[in-house]
Amino acid sequence: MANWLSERQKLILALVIREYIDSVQPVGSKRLVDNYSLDFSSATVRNDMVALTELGYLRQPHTSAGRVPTEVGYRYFVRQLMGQTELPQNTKRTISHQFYQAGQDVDRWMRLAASVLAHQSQGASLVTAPHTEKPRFKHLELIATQGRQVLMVLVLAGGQVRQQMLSLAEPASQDQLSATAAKLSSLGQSLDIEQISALASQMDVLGQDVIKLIVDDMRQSGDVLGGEVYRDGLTNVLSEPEFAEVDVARRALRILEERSLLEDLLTSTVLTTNMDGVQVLIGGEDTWEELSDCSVVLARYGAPGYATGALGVFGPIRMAYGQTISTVRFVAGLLSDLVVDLHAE
Amino acid sequence: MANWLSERQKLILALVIREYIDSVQPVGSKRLVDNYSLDFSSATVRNDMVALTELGYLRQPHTSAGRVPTEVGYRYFVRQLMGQTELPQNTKRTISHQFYQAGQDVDRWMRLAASVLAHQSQGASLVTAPHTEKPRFKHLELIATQGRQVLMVLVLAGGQVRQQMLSLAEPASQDQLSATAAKLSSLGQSLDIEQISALASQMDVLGQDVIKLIVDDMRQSGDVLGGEVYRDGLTNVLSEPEFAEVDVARRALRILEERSLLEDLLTSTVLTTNMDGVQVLIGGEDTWEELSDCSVVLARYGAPGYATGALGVFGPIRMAYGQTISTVRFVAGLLSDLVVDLHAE
DNA sequence: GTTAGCACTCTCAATGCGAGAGTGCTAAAT
DNA sequence: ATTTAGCACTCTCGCATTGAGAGTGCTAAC
Repeated sequence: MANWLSERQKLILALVIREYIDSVQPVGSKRLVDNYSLDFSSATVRNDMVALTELGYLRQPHTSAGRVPTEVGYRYFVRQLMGQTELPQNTKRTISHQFYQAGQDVDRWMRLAASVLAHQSQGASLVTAPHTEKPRFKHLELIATQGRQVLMVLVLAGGQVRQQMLSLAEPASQDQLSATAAKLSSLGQSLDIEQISALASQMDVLGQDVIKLIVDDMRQSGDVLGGEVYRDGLTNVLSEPEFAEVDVARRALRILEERSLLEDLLTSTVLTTNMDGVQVLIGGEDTWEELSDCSVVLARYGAPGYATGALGVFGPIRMAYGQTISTVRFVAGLLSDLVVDLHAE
Repeated sequence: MANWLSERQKLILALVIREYIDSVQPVGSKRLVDNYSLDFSSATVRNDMVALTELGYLRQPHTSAGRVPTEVGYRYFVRQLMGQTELPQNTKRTISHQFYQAGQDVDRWMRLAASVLAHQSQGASLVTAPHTEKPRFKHLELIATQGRQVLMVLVLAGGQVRQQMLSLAEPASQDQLSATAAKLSSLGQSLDIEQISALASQMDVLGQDVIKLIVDDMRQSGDVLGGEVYRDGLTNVLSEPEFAEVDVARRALRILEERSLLEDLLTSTVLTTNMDGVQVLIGGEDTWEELSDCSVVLARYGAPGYATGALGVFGPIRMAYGQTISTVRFVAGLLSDLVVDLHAE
């Protein structure tokens, strides 16, 4: 029963949201009729507004102010009312071109993705580097620095590179190190974590130490946030009027700055989102109370089974969802292409 | 003549600054005398304040409000009045301990340094990864991924690792790649950029392509911001009352977010600061107008000739300089020790 | 079901006022 | 010659009052 809105009521809800997003002020019946030259009167609109308010889609800040969309209202709008929007062709071309110019450099792609998202959505953006879901060993290098310090460089299938310092109990020559690295490199070809661990029995003390580190590193690279997190547009959110109060702004920035919160958010949504779908979290959705005044548009990208990452935009609830969602979808697509290219050319 | 302050005037200036830092309110003569139980009267203080105001060290927001330190006043205070302060012993121990636990992992050290700085100073912190001033080649690895894509891993003296993708004109086998890498690794041992470039004549086409990339990478690693920039405590600055207005806050955050500004700041100060000295930029110092309401405490760390980096704290002009400066100095020392350890154990 | 009309409510900006804090000056005190 | 007490003056800040304006909800007519 709660879902039974007349067509006119849907229209009014949509218009209220649209108008509110533009003006950032409670919108009244008269203004709505005037601005959109509707062919029914303000009184009619008022009647429908009462209904929408009772159903929880709208809210009035005080008696005799205009209406403001509630979180529920936004959700209904985004999921039922708002059609699929597409980025204009030439915007797409411009963006693609920028990525094309970045060559094959993952770091640059990530930075660019963050920048494009922030710019297009006027919000703050987040992009995680692609991580292999089931990391597989590819290549190992051990390089003696001074003394007993050894630099370990580990390459995983898909081209992720991880490095770590290793302190030996006994000094070892570069030849010994190279031999061990070569042995592991050939034995370990495309093995996963368990299989690499199993190799330990065939190795000497040095080899066993190294394997321990390798396993550690591979574990880490499996985490969503194992790699770097790229951010951009933090200052954008400060421009939004809803973050004018410092406390609110601080809360928002903390979300973006603290890794633990991010981790929560990304892992849980990344899991529930099917590839290709863009997930829209509006006002925390009862689960994330830290996000009460904010919305997040998230998507995964990558090639499932090989490597995936996540990207998203953070902004006030009053967000241009159409524009943002289509940008996120488009950029996710581009990044997926990159990952696929990198893996199987 | 402008520099001739009586001892009492110096005292009053120092106290005004101290009181203002605590209370964030213009400080009046009466309050000063009461709070610090001075043995001269408020009228005397007023007379001196007039002098200090005429000399440009103090300022009154409006007639009949208390006095507020000017940028010039802060500078005089920091450079002439404030003695060297030291972190308490047990704070030092705590911090050292944290670093000790981070092992030899450069990434963790950087993160920790940023975190400690932000926490101790209640400001935003910035740390750049150590970069070799005159990068020297150490080791090269070429790893075939699919198709004509090749992953190049370059290790520089001092343990910096850089990676890049390389698109070949012709497909090449892993054996060919390994041979080239091995040849370059042995020929190039600890050569600098020019010397590496000179090797091109002895190599085949593949080798020459690779050398081009190596040179690029080595150049980049020589930049101050060649590596990652670690930030922390962004939200701290939002807590400061001077950033209560959104515009001001946005300007401040932009400084921290934009790489170009950072680059300017770091390169120019890094060059003018002698190692070991902590540089304090108060309110932009006529050069950086973006910083007009902010202060920056900067230092270099590292082993000159090998690798150096920069670190700093960003906050409002009204900053606890003593505490911040000593923290920056201390952390810089710790990071220098790390770099030295890493290089010459 | 829709609309016009109207009384009512609530916010917001402007205004005025009084208290309080702090100053600058002058004249007396040390 | 410096320091201090005293005092008139200035300026901000918080508070209450007021009026305009926008918007509502209801009722009665279309």
